[in-house]
Amino acid sequence: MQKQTLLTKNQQIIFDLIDKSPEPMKAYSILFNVQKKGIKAPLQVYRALDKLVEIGKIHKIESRNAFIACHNSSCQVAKATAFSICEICEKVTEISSAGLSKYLANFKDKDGMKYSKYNLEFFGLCKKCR
Amino acid sequence: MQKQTLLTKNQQIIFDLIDKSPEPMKAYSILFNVQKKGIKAPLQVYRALDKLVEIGKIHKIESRNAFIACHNSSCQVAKATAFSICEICEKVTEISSAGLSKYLANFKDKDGMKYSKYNLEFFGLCKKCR
DNA sequence: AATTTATTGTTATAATATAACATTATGTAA
DNA sequence: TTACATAATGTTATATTATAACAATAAATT
Repeated sequence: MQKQTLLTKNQQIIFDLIDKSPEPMKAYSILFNVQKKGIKAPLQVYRALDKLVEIGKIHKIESRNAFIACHNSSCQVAKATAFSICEICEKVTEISSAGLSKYLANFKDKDGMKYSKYNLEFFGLCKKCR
Repeated sequence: MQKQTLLTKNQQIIFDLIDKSPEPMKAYSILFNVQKKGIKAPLQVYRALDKLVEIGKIHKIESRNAFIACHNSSCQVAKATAFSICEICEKVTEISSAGLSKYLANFKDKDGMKYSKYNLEFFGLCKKCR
């Protein structure tokens, strides 16, 4: 079996929903929204989410237990993600900054260790909420 | 009432436990460990954890739903945290790098927005696991 | 066609976290 | 020092997030 490029039915349904959403979606909210399409159980949602995260089509916002579609072609490979999160309206924006990703990918810890995989969440107030 | 500097009984019990632990601790593992000291309910644990996070004595490792004691005096104010996480043994190390924190505190997104609050988690293999 | 691998469906349950309410302790101010 | 306000605690119940285990189906590989 060659590496999956097309999404399966459940993955496609769930990706479409997340991709259309203006805000991060939580697993059980996703479940509620896809029940009419025949996806009835939490596990069906979590399995699709796991796969979509793995192939880089969506990202998990760890501090919110929620998922957003990737809008940055380079993360498909990198698993190196950065977001800004508004602490009032909870708006989440994926940050695509060559400078930032370069800095973080080249960062060395005290042992001289580098990390190609990371997740960064910035917190503050968005334009509207300031 | 002046700003709390000393920990309350429950906070102290739970902080001591986390501080002694060589690895991040999860809430229900904490609960199990402090039941002999009279802390019987999840909520008692979560309340102490919330407060300890708020005052910067511990940090939550978001990707693991676990808590570690702070070993970096500057985060008490900053809420600007960075960790490395070993994907095999799950060892977590808090990163204290003046360069990194300066870079992130000065980072500006596309709207020119700066963030004093952030959480960064690096993933890779620790020395032992490589 | 046989084999392997990925995906799906389903039920049950585990793990993580908060709501709501009553009580007790502690700090502040009249 | 009594009243008031605020913070912390105790308790029961419940909400939310996530996975285990097993059976069945579908798709790619040989």
